[in-house]
Order: sequence, then structure tokens, then C-alpha cells
Amino acid sequence: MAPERTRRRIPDATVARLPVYLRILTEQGDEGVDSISSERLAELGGVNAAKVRKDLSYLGSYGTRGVGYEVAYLVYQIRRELGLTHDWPVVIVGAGNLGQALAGYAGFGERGFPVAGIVDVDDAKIGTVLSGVRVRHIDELPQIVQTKRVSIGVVATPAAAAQDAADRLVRAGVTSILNFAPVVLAVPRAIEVRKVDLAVELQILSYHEQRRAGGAIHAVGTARPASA
Amino acid sequence: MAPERTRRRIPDATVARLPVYLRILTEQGDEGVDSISSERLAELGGVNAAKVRKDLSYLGSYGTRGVGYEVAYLVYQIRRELGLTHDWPVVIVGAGNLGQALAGYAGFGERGFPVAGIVDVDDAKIGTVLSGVRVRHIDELPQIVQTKRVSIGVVATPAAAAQDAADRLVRAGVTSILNFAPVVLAVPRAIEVRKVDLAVELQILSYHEQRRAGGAIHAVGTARPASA
DNA sequence: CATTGTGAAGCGTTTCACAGCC
DNA sequence: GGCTGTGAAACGCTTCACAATG
Repeated sequence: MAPERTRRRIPDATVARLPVYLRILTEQGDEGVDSISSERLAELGGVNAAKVRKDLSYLGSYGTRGVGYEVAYLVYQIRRELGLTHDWPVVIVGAGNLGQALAGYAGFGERGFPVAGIVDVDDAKIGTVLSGVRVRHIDELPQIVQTKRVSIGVVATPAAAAQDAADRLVRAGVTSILNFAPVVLAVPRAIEVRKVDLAVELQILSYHEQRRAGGAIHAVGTARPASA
Repeated sequence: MAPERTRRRIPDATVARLPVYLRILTEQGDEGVDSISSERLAELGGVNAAKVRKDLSYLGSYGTRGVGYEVAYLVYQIRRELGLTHDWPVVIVGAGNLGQALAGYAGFGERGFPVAGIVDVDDAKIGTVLSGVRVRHIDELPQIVQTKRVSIGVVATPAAAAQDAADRLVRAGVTSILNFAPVVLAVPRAIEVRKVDLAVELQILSYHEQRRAGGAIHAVGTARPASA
């Protein structure tokens, strides 16, 4: 039972930035850069250098004072920390507009998340092939999850079907869910859920736009799009 | 002139949750609910009640002690605060897989963000019609932005083209950008950028999955390769 | 001597706990 | 009595500033 020393807990905010560093480092590596300073990495990542150093320090002391970080080694360490040393097959629920776009998104498989299956409830869609993956009936979910050892599910259904999709994913054995439906999913505490909501993002931008205009209302008297 | 009363600043974290409350309240309203407690709203939104109350308190004191919040009124106030009292036309750059899915996403227009235009560089795509919107050449961007009074742009191009797309949007007069490309965009400080990155989300989930398994898997940290 | 690694300060967010009010 | 609104405490994240060091 080797009581493995409990791994350092990495702050959520840091975990969310590691993928960004990873992408930048990979690009830099491809361009032949083999050492990089926190300053430079911060510049490319649009953050500040102290933050980069703090973030990287959670992985261990992998830099060299006076020099910087060895790109290849850092890439390796981040990949290891993020669990990217092997593929994580994903299953997509919902073969509509979005599901299709996701299936067609090459970055998916390239970045270590091959599409193990796409399922839908609509008989009209079953059997069609999206980017090389055949759409199967949602009842086959448990089988796909088990045979392909899927632990990440993607909910790409309309809002009304999302909770059912999540329930089915959880029952099938998935332990992480990426939810694109504009719904707050109810799942067991142990299940990790992340949400991507287009409308929310746009509404946040709307807030800032409105604020921008708001300050000038009296000063100018125009410039504000006619309100309803 | 007119030293406009500075509007309350609402914390970013709160701004990001208001759209969620708004959706829930709208749904509840449609179901005939006309009063709601912070407790109930918190439950539906997957957050805690104190947070709901604090969030709503930034809008003003719109609740009634001992009773709760009037749904319709709260909907109105949140919409006003988020600038959702009028439409915000958006322009999409990139008519590939993702651009098409976005254009086809009904929620876009329904939620007050009609697609004012889609542009691409690829001549093969120009002229085709996606969900009722004709794809136009990217050179027409300034014209679209000006005639349709667009202030929000969506970058749905491949990574390599994203910075150019952002530059063009900014030059055309857009002041907010929603970026789907896995790239950190460099834009003037005044421009508001939000990013949606599929790979980042999956990698965050991967981290948690790996952690879940991690307790047992590998034993030793890899030794550092003979460092420089 | 440039650059990392990190205590400590600063800041924004969350949560608590209860006064205020209907 | 029940629920909001909010100071204050707790917490987590960011930034500073500098000692450590290759």
C-alpha cells in the first residue's frame, strides 16, 4: 500500500495556467529555444513574472538561478503534473452542431484527448460518421466508457437534455465532465465538472461594453446603441 | 463635464455569476415562480446563499426581508446591469468548423447577440451561407463593424491566424473580443478580451483525473537529466 | 550578476454571523 | 419568524522585494 507521500497541492489558479505555459513552452521548443526566463514566459503568456515563478515553484525547483528554465525539461514536468503523459480518451454526448464541431476539432486528438465515441438520442444521427467517428446510440455509453476506458465526458446537448446526459455519463463511470450546455449540472461531489458557456462569456463582455458607454452618457449624448 | 456619479464597481467574480443567476431567474419566471429566496437561487445555481446575497447586494437592495426577491424585478435589474437591455451584434472571424457551429448556435441571437456578419480569408468560403448569414471577405470587416455598430468580435480562426484576426477587429473598431483560438492575444489595454480554450479545460480535467489515480501509480520522481 | 525561489504584504473573494427589517 | 443586507473574519491568490545561488 506504499503510503505515497501526499503530493503537493497545486492552487486551482495555477493549475488553470499550467496548460498555457505548456503550450507556449512547446511552441518555443519547436522554434529551437531551449532556455527561457520567467520574464520572457510571462510576456508570452500575458501574465507577470512573479506569478510565473510562483506557479512553477509548485512543481519543484526546476529553474537555474541566473539562467532560467530549460524548456524541454519544464515541458516534461508540466506534462507530468497535468497527467498528460498518456492519452485521455473522451466521449461526446450530443451530435448536433456543437458535437460535430468538437469531433472535427483536430486539436482534440492531437493534444492527447482522442474521441473514443460520440453518442446521441436521435435515430436520424446514429450511424452517420463525424470526422472518422461513427455516431452511436446513447444506450451504448456504458459499453464505450468501459471498453475504451474513458474517464472524461463532454456534454454537447441542448440545455434540456444536459442533466440526463450527465447522469448517464456518471452512471457509465465517467469521473470528469466538460459541460457546454447552459445548465448547472447536479452531480455527485466526487465528479469534477468544468463548464464552458458561450452566453455567459458574451454577457460578461456586454457588461464591460455597457460600462464603457455608461460613463459617457452625459458627456456625449450619442454613442449609445438605441435601447429597447 | 457633469461629474457623473461613479457607478458602483461590481467585483469580477460577481459579474461572472450574474449571467447564471439571470438564466435561472428567467427560467423560474417562465415557470410561474414570482418570488425566490437567496437559498433557493443558490441551490439552483450551485453556489452558497451568502454569496448570492452579497452578489445581489452590489446591484442595490432589491430584496424584501422575510420574503425574498421578486423574480421579474431581479431579472430586470440584472439585465440592466449587464447591459442586456439592447442587442449587441457580434461579428465572427473564421468560417471553419467552429465559426459555423457558432453561427448555427441559436442561443446566440436569442440571447441578444445577433450575428452581424461572418468573415473569412478563404475565397472558397466567401458567399456561402451559414444559418442565414452570408460569409464575407475579411476585408469587409471595417464596413460591417461600422454599419452594424458591432462592438464585440469573436475569433474563431486557427491559432496561426488569431493574432491577425484580433488586430483587424481592433482596427475595425471592435472593443471586446471573445477568443476561441489557443493563443494569448496581444491587444491594446482598453480592449476587453475573454478566452475560451477547449484544450485548457480538458487539461485541467486531466490534472484532476491524474491526481485521483496518482496516489498509487508512479513511485519515484524522475531524476533530472544531466542539467546544463 | 542575472535570475530563481520564496517569505511576507497586499488585495480581492468567500464565508460567517447577526443586526435590521418586513 | 423568516430572510435580506452587510460588517468582519477567513481564505486564497497576486505581487513585492530580496536573499540565495549557479
